[in-house]
Amino acid sequence: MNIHKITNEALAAIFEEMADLLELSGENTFRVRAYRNGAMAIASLASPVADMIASGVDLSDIEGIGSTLAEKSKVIVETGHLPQLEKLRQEVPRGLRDLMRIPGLGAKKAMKLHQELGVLDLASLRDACQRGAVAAIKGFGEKTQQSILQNMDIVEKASKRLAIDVADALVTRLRAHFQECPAINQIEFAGSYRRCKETVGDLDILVTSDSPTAVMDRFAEFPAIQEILARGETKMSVRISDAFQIDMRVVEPDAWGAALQYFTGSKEHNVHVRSLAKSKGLKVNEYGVFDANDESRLVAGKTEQEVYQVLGLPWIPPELRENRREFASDAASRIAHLIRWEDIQGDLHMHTTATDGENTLEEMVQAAKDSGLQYIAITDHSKRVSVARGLDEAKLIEQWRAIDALNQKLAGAFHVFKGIECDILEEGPLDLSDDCLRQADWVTASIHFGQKQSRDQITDRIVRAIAHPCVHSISHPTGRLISRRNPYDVDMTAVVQAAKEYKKCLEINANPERLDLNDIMAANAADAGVLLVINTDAHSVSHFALMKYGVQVARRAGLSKDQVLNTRSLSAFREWLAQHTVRS
DNA sequence: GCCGTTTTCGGCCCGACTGTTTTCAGTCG
Repeated sequence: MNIHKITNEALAAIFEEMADLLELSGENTFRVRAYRNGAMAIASLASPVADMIASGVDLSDIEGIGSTLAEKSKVIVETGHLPQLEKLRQEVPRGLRDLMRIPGLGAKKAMKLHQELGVLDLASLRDACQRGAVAAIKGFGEKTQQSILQNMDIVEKASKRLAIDVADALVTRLRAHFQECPAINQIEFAGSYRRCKETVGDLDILVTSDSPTAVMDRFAEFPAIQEILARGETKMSVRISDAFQIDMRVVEPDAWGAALQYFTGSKEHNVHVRSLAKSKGLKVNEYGVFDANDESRLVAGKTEQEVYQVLGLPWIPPELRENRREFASDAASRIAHLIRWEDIQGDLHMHTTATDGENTLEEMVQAAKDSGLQYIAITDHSKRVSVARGLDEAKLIEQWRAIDALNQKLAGAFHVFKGIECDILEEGPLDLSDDCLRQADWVTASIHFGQKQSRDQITDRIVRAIAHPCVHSISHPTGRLISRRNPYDVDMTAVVQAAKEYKKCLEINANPERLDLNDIMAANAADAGVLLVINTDAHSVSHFALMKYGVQVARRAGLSKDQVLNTRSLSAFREWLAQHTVRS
């Protein structure tokens, strides 16, 4: 059997395209949804479908994948393409998919534009609008035509999602803006922001107020607003610079919990919640939980806790609401033990002015103490990373002497471990001698160069580093920079297996540009029994605050504090080091 | 196309808003 090394992302994209093309051709919406669900299910799998098929796993055991999609996946993996998709592509112009990305245009309207006007893509749609041809079609009008023309310009920018820290800054500005509005009783930011996704596509503001009009008037005064997209009795949508959308809903206090639950999502989580309610003779909407037989009877709605409770569920932290494992039988205990920011006791990856950091050793130590940590490891770059003025053996040992002296002064109240972020060279070996590495307290290894190498080469380099007796951990194991650089092509299953075998840690890098391992990979590693470590990779004293984003990833992965090394107390961490360090 | 402690057939989450309509379809989240 010939197995194509197709990635899960590519496979999911094929099913996503199938869904779009089926929807355009007017196919049953449930069938369309089944393809979208299938794409979602595959995108959130931990191991590559190609590998699963090769090892005989029955894909239809995966929720959302039935016999049909399992068979199609197999065909794609074995042949590299899908006949049904090729056929659909010939029937439906591919450019119509772009039309569906224009706000206000869906499959039905896109197909109508094609049938009535011969529109094939964005360019021919623009032409048709400028001729005034669109306004003349039944069901369309002057306003629709105008909005299409306006929104077309947004399509290119609209794919931009805000990084979580940028979204955080926007939320802070909005909170300050609404502070001036006495009409607001409660306010919360829901959606993917509340679920702590690594990027945020829009913001959802939820408010209770006796005067919705006053709240919306205040919202309309937010300086960054470029356009008010819609405004009704209880709902308002605006667009701010860079085509970013903010939605606001005003709800009754008695519906606060139900609304918060509803607008936090995810969509897939809510679909599950509602169908669960239905099976219990209840009906859930954003106004509350109701008796399905007597819809005037409100069963719950004031708090999220009671909404989940009447459905027989524990309160599910927003980070877990992705319809992955939050409904499983062990969910309650997983939720009870979910890691929290305050569980973090140490930070084992950071830089100083010795290489590319902005602050001195002493400044970093003071800031770490101020942020409540018990210990840190200083891990400057090794010599190969010359752009960051990486340290050679002599300079590193000089730094370690300084750390020894500093620890004397700290007198046990706080401890600085002598570490290094040792580069994994292009050819495979580590950048520093074993003699030198053996003198370190903590060695984390990472790739900076040769990121374009083949999957086998990259995987081999990382696995070799894991097997090296002096290495404790691998930092930013995929090398991705969110929205800027793809992860390198690495077989994460092999990396996880090696980490398990050699009892080494894998990092969740808390820098919001990196956040790797991501939630799915971290969950997979932890399931395999690999210990994770959450580090800020701080390059300045202000970066200790980034730890929160790393913890968010860990929470989305469903990790408990036991599964993260640096939740341990100083003495427990020392004990771990003693058991996992080779000195001779 | 998926799914199943009443089901292998017949369901599939639910409501707000807009633009185009005279009562609703399409889109969105």
